[in-house]
Amino acid sequence: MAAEKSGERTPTIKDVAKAAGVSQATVSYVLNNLNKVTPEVDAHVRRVARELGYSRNRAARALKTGRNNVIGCIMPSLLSPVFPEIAQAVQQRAEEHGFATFVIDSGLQTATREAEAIRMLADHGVDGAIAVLASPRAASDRRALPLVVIDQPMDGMDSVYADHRGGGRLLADYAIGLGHRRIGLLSGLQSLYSSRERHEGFIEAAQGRLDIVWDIEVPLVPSLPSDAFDALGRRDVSLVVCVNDLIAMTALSALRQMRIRVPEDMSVMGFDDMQWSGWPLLNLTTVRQPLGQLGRDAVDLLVRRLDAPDAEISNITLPVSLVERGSTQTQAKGEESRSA
Amino acid sequence: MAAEKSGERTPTIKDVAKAAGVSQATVSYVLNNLNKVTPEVDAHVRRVARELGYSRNRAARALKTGRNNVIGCIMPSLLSPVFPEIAQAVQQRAEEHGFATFVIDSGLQTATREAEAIRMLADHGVDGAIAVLASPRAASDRRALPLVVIDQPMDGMDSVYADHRGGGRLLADYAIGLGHRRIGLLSGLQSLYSSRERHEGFIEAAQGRLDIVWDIEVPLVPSLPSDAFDALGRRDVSLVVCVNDLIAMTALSALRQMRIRVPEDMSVMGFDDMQWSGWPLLNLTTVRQPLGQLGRDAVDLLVRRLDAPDAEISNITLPVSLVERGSTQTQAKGEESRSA
DNA sequence: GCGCCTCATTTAAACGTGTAAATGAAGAGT
DNA sequence: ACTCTTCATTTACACGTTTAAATGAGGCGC
Repeated sequence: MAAEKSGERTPTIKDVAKAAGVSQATVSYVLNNLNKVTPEVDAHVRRVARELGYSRNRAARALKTGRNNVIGCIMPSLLSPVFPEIAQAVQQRAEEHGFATFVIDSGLQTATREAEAIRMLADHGVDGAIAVLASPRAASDRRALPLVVIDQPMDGMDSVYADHRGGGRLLADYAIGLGHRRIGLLSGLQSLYSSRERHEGFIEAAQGRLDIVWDIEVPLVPSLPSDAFDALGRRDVSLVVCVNDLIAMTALSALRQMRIRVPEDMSVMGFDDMQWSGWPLLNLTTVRQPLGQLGRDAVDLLVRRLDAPDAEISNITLPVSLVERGSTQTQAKGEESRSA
Repeated sequence: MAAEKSGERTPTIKDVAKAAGVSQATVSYVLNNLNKVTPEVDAHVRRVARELGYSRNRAARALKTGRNNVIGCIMPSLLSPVFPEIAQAVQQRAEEHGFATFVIDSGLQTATREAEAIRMLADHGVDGAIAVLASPRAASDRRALPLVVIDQPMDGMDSVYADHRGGGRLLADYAIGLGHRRIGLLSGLQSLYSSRERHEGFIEAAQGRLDIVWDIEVPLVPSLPSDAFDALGRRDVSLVVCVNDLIAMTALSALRQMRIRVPEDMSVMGFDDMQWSGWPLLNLTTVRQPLGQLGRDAVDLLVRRLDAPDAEISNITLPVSLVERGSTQTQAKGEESRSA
């Protein structure tokens, strides 16, 4: 009757110790796999712990060890399909390392929002984080939260990113191979490293071999600005190169709206190879960057840094490849579109 | 020289207390806004804390209070566009309440994976969670992790969901209003409450007024099974009703592949109104469920439950509405498609 | 002028865990 | 038979916080 300390509380290590007739320390040793106890005692303790439904108190554990076994994953948006693909890979790999993953949507408003996300993660005791950042300076704010940056290099920090520049070159080479000459470019914000690199790689390889009729900077929002729309409507190019698949998608949308057929009237290329790009509705020729690999390598790097805070900084560059699909076709000589 | 206890550690409440010349308790009172100290001391302590760059240790706090100010958000997938929309709303609302959000991708393999996610969240000390669950029994596993379920009612649990059945009726009514008669149905897994309800609502309202020529169950994976593909190719219906926008998207893809024009040759309707459905490329007529509202209401419910664990259980049903877009058109009498 | 109440502040005891150091029993070597 | 080593187990303290209870300094009424 006297409901003492055993009132339907969740059991602590002390309860397990008492029930098993050993000390708290022994239970702790068993549960941390430190191989300090006799096999029989080990088995016994485990059994008792299971019977009581014991599970370690994360907070106490974190308090003592300074480790929470949680990592953060900061993404500029969950609404674009690209980032969830990375986030999913991060989560899976992290779980393999025994870490849970805390996904945060930093909301693509640069700088302060990102710094806030990092601070918030740090406050909540994550051990480290993986981030796709729009503003480099956000990272420097928080002291000593181990961070691995995805999609761009950053001084003093581990990073993993695709060979954006090489991808840009691939796009140009492929366009040339198909016989195109007059090209339209929908590039992303030049303040973003990845957009800039892709753009420069393309320009570099196109040099003297492709006419870039127009080159329009498109913001991150998923709708085409009117000047881009107008440019597409002029039909003065045979191929539109988009700096990412999301933009390519809006371009395809716009073209469809204007009843310009793809690829018969105009070819379209993207960059990323997000999962939907392969669907028949889009069927987009694009440069594939290994999104999953990006996430997995980032986790491996982060875990390594947690184990060895003073290890040398690594920057991993991953190769990209061209994926041929139905949104492009060859352009016979002399068949070039002209401006009206 | 003698690097004592002040070696470049992150400062604790003790450091702040010493620097401010007060006790730990006073600092704690100040930082928890308990109004127990004089304004001067209050200001002084805050200033010192800011100067030292002090931030509370989450683990210790959680250990003492049993609260972490973190909630979980379990989604079956981050790759489908619907769930990120909900997750984003959850996160924003949670932040307004002072909670951080821990998004977890439970990976749509039913049951065990979901139970694991819940257990994991509990282990990591979240205060509660919001979940879209495929398997109802996952919820009952974990004892006493406050849970708000989205998308379906569940006994003994707070929940928020759209009026799926009413939405199904809306679809039927609209189809009838457009003059369609011969209908194809792409329904979702009948094991899911939402799919089932939408399906039943549609059938109910279609009764005697629409001919359901075929009715095919499509799994969650984003590709159309071959029987569905074949059915579309038979062209024996004038309208295809899909149980969600993702399926509608695959249907649009398939139709395009078969050069069946939408809406001229066949109309298509969806359900959800995910963000992309409005884009010109899809331009999908659909039933809108208020995804953001779903998330926000769920958070409000969860916070209320945390404050008052014994409050009465609420089940909130949100209204849906039809959004007319370009994937549907009227069907003149006698113009019905026939089976070959 | 003395006791009493008020209220800002401090003292000190938890919270549940990890782990260094202490304990002590058993076996080996002389 | 006695000491020394080994090693499984326990004791006991620390982690950084919250918070109930103790402290003590003024201010007030008698």
